[in-house]
Formats: sequence, C-alpha cells, structure tokens
Amino acid sequence: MSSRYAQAKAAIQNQLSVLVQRWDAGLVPEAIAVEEPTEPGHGDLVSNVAFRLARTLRRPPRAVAEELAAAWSPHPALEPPEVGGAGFLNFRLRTAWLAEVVREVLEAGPRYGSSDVGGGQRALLEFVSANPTGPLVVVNGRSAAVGDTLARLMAAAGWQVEREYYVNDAGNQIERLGEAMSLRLRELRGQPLPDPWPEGVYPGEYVRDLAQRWLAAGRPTPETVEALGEWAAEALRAEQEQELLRFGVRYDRWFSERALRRSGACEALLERLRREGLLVEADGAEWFLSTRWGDDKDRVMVKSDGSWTYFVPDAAYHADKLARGYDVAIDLLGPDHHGYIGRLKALVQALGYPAERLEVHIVQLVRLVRGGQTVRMSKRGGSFVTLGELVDEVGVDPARWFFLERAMDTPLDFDLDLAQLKSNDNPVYYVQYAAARIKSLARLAPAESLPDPDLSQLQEPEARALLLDLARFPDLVAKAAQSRAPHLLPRYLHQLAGDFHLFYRLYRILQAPPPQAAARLALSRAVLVVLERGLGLMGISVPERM
RNA sequence: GCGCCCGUAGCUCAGGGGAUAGAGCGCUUGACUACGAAUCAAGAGGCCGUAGGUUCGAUUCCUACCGGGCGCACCA
Repeated sequence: MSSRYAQAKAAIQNQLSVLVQRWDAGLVPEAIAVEEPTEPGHGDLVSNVAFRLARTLRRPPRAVAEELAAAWSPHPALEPPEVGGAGFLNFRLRTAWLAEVVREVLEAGPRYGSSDVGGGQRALLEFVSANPTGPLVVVNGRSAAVGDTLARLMAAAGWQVEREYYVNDAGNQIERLGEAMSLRLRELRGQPLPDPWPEGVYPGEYVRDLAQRWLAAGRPTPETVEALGEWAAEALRAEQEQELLRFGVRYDRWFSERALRRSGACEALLERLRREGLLVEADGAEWFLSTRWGDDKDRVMVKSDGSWTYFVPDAAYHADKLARGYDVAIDLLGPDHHGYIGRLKALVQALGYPAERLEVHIVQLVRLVRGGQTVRMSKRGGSFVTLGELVDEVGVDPARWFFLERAMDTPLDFDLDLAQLKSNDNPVYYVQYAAARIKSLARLAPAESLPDPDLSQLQEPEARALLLDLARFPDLVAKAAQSRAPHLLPRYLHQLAGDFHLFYRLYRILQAPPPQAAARLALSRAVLVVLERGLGLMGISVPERM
C-alpha cells in the first residue's frame, strides 16, 4: 500500500515513460525524475525529462516539454501538466482526489504512515552501550534518542527491528571499578584513603553510594576486587537501564561481554582468523590484516605479553551479531570511535560478509548551552553531566526533541533555556500545542456526532497544504528510515503543526456551516492522527491539555 | 604528516546538478467582541569559505587552497 503522494508520482512516471518512447531516445524509465518542487508556485510535483531529452533530440527543452504536455492524457489524480521555466513539467494534484487522504488517515488511524519498504528485513540496532562504570551522560542520551527513534521508524517502514545494548562488563575498566569499590569500603570503615588517588581508578562519589549499598545488602559477594567490580558493574548497568526506561527506551537484549568471554567466542574467533591466515605474528604480537579491506593499518589483537587488546571481545561480539543472520546490523558509536570503523568493516569482510552488512554511524557530541554560554561538563560546581540531571531539568519530551532535531553526524548545541521555554519559541510545545488544540475541538464535537464528511469542501489553499502534508507522511517515514535520518521527523512535524496553526487561525471549524464544519473537523482529526504518530515515533508525549 | 567530516542569513541548522537557495531563533511592525494568543501575518537580513574544472545548467560533483572539528595506541 503506497501513499497517495507516491501513487501520483508513479502515475506521472508511468505515463511519461510511455510518452517518451515516441523518440526512441534511449531514456530508461528510472531516469525520469519526478520530484517535489522547491517553489509551491510550481505545482506539487515536477519533472525534468525534457532536459534529459533535449540533448539527444537536439531540440530546445521547452519545445520537448510542450510536446509532452500536449500529448498528456487525463489522469484522475492529476491536473494537466503545465510547462514552466526553461522546460519543466509541473504537475498539480487534483484537490478532490487529494482530499480523500483524510479518509485514508482516519481509517488507518495509528497505523497511518507505515509502509513496507523494509520488506521484512531483519535489522539489529546497537546504541548507547556505555561502560557500566558510571551513570549515563548527556551524549548517551542523544544516542539513545536517535537509536530508539531510528528503530521506531524502521519498524514503521517494514523492518523487523531489535534493539541491543552491549555491556562492557569485563576487562580492565571493571577491575578499576572493583578497586574503587574496595577503596570506598575502606573509607566507609574509617580507614585512610590513598593520596593521591590512584591513576585510572574511578573517583566518582557514586561509587561510595554503591559501596554503602553493598554493605546494606549484607555483603552479597566475596570482598575481592573482581567480585566487587562485577557486582558494581551490574548495579550500574541496572541504573542505566532504569534511566533509559524513564527516557522511553527499552532494549530487547542486554548483551554481556563477560558472558561472551566465558563462552569461548574470543578464542574461537582468534583461532579462525589464524587458520585463515588473517591473524599473523610480527614483533612478538599477533596482527589482524585489516589493511586487506582498506583499513589504515593492521591491528594488534594479541599483544606481545599474550593478553588481548580491547578489539578482540569487540570483534567476537560483532562476529556473534553477524552470525545471528540479520540483514543489517547498525552501530551507533561515539565520535571517539571514529578510528574504529575501518577495522570493524574489515572484520565483517574477513568473516565473509558483504561490507554493507554492518553499518556504522557516528553520533556527534552534545554541547550544553545556557545563557549563550557553554555549560562546563564538570562534576563539580553543580553543572550537570548526567542524562538523569538533564531530564530532571528539561523533561523527557524537550530532551528527545532537541536530540533528534539535528542530523546525528553534526555536533549539537543543546540550548537549555530554549528547551525549558513554554512558548511558541520552543518547537516541542509548538507541535504539542497544535495537537492539544485539535483534541480540544474533538472534545467539543465527538466523532460520533458528525455526519460523513464531504471532503470536496476542502478547497482553501491552507487546507490543501495540510492535505499535501498528510499525503506525504508515509514517504517521509520511509525516507527517514531508509536513509537513517530521524531528524527529518521533527522538521516535518514542525511544518505540519505550522500549517495547521495557520489554517486554524484563518477558518472557523466547528462554527462553520455544517458541510464545511464536518470536512474541516475531519481534516483536523487526520492532522491529529499524524501528529500523534509522528510524536510517537519520536517518543514524545501528546498531552490532552497544556 | 595521513584519513574522515564540516564552512549556507546576526545565531543554530536543513537542502544537495535545475526555475527567485529554505526553516527556527533573534530583530522590526501588525492581528483576539470568534472553537485554546503556548497562535497567526508582514518586513529586513545571503558573492552557499576562496580559486579553478566538468556541465546546456554548480550552492550541490571534481581538484587545489584557506578556516574549523575529529580520528590516527601492543588504551578501553
């Protein structure tokens, strides 16, 4: 089931591809571009075929366009095309045909916007995956919002999606966490702390709270550095999970590095690479020949002292993911992992998979801005650093909106003042307000009390703009999912809300003559359906009243 | 030094071979005797970093340069 907008586009492409056959110019149908015009005055859809043909035909594009327009046979969805500029074919959807989108939206309800461009393919999204050695920080929140919304978008567009969190609950950093626990326990018993604090051991005060909890729980593990580290890591992981749930993000799987290591997967992977001659010894260490697949340099996996680099469990984890048979595995990594992409992509190919099976995206940093000044991310002086503190201050809805507003690969300035503003300046409230207004209308005039609307009443340009918005929504969702671009969603919703606010300001809805009132209310309710779906995909609430 | 990303309105950012380059914020000026003014309208504001190249057409693609960010561990 494709959207009305897509149907119209396909109808143009079909007819044009038939019409151009008259010239035998060797133009394949796929080369006929039908796009949204930049200017509203240029219709709803525009094609530049005439330019493509002008070359081979040695005729002016405008003449070609005029011949095509003259040969056009009527279509129920479209007005006859007009020739514009130097040879554009401008198409306009018939408003009566377009207006039927309202009925489609209301019938589909919360499913409107779904499509099957994903074709049921299985996708695994891994995101956040912060070390369980402390609370989540602000940039983790951005990854969480982006990853979760991308998952929602892809699910809506026909992928089977799973969300996964890779827990680094083993290795060096857990040992250091265990050391920190051990020191804090000594502190709690009134013993002196080392001065200076040992390098690399987590100094955060949250470890003291954990140590207290460990005592209060009746010393649930042996008091060894290893056991304390593992216990603390699990406690912190559980806190991260709670924080993410509060943020609206629920994972299908928490994948433990410790469990992976215990399964022998690391040894198995190393053995396999050795057997295939992809892991070779040099200078006393063992190197993965990742340069074969374009990495900058080969990478050490087994150090000269026999221990593994961090890449080994990570590689084993990715091998595990790929072996699970997903059509695509998507990693959202932090900017500090930029240099990691090459070896991961090499690994994928070394294991015999196409490189595209693993997709790596970098989620860029977040800079908090208050009063025009960058907020220092220091743990001292009351400046917050954790996701929890951010959510406490601005709320889940604005936080998710601002995280999703920018393309994920550009650094984000998070304006704390704007996020807390309860006015039209704040885009979250602007969109939510549009929804609340419609809900207010619906309270005044329940759906059951209305006659079946005559949608041909919707003739005003401002109503037509809304109809186009509605018709485009399924394509927008599909595009955002396909190109992994969740930021398209807030842009679209802001536009839709703006078009509604204008319509609402200009025309009476309930107080219009009955046929118009019914049609306008139906349109409004359709707008609400899409606002709710769009905000839902962003994980943002839709309040009844504001 | 090598590699990747980015230079678009005062600010924060979209767009990505085609018609007059868009949005939000900020600024100026207007609009409630009406279903929600947390709203709406109008205006000012641009050599799309610089110079070449490809093209009928470049802000978009290519090259060089300038400016910014980030990566380049037998760290995790």
